[in-house]
Amino acid sequence: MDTKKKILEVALTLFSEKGYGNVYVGQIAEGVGIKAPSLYKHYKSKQAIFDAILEEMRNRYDKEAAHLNITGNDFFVDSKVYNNISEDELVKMGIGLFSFFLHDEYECKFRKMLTIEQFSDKELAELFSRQYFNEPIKYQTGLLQLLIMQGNMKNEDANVMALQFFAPIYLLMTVCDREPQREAEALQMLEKHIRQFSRMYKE
Amino acid sequence: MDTKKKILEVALTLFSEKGYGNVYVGQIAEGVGIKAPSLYKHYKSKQAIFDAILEEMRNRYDKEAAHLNITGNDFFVDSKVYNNISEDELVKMGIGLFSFFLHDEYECKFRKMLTIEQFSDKELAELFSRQYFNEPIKYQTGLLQLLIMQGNMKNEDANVMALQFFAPIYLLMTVCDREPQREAEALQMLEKHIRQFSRMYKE
DNA sequence: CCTCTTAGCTAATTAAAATTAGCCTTATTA
DNA sequence: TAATAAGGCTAATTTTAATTAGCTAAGAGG
Repeated sequence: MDTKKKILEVALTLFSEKGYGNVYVGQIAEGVGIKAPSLYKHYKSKQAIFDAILEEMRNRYDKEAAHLNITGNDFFVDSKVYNNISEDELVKMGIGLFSFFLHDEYECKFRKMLTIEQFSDKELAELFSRQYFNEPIKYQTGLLQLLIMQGNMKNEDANVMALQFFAPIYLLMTVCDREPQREAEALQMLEKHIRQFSRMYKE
Repeated sequence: MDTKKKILEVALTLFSEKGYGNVYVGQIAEGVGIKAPSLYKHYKSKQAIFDAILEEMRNRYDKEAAHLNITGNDFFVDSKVYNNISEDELVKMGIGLFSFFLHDEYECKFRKMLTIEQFSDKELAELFSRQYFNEPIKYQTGLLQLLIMQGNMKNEDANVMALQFFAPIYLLMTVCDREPQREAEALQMLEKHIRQFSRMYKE
């Protein structure tokens, strides 16, 4: 019973490291601790395993999007939190965001797999953009709009501010995805970025 | 003679769309207009084709890095250009940078292929980081330092400013790489970003 | 305790792709 | 002008990976 889940887990790990086309069912089986033919007791093909992973991604996304989370939309909950937020708090929040993106095991594998497969499937491309552009930008924009309305930030285009806040976080994350040893360096830059952002835009 | 080059060209195109593991030598041959076995008159294996592409990338990089170009280091040439640069000029430059990255055929395929293969090879990871992080940031940092020294920009950390200038360009580019129909939207945001950046940091 | 299902295995089988063999034409050149 | 090399082809061959067949042990439930 557990095997069925374990297969998805192992497969996602492998797909996120090498990409679908470079992973063999034998490797998945080995990771699970069974032989390749036994996989077929659980999924009817390699493609079906991939599809199940995607399906799981969509479910998870829908579930989490409904709740509060990084890409969520709870402007109102958060607005209280960020009302009169200090620079240090902003730093803590940015680093939290970054660290979650970078270290959450599922998030991380999911992102790497999408990175690899994004050009081969339109749906994956859209999923990627939604998760790492549309939603974060939408969310941050809402937040910044509130901060502006509350007089905490200069009255500039909140959408552009969101882009300027988020893009460096994203870029540093991609660096760490491919060169994990650069995390310390990235964190340093990240902190400087947020402090400078805060200083420049604070009213 | 020409065939040998054409093979690399076709292979790079295919690798950048599907990734090495999902491309078959027959497809490469078809693109070139010959049959698969004829490929072996030019390269001893599929892997050798991939390696030749990498080799070409390195050569090109070394050649271009020596000269002036996007990721180059000619602070001094450019400093004259940017001395007392207007906001409009900055916009034109940013959009030029973005458009080059996005539309230059070789640049574009190269980037997509690296995007797909970056996690499977340390060398590729480093190449990617160098090309799309280290070098642009280093270059922009130098430029901004000059602008600061010349009193055109506020005296903030130039390295962070470079990150804040470049990261949105990069992020928007990745969006267009996977969803080319969003280019107009991206260009709009890009222009707003640069104008706002310019306004915030200008002395 | 019998039987049926589940989930594993080994040993095929199939399918697909990479690569090799070996032939043919053209073009160069000694 | 004969020899040779380059570069193409078709027809194998090899390799590799996915999938199927069919056996078996374990355990659930009547």
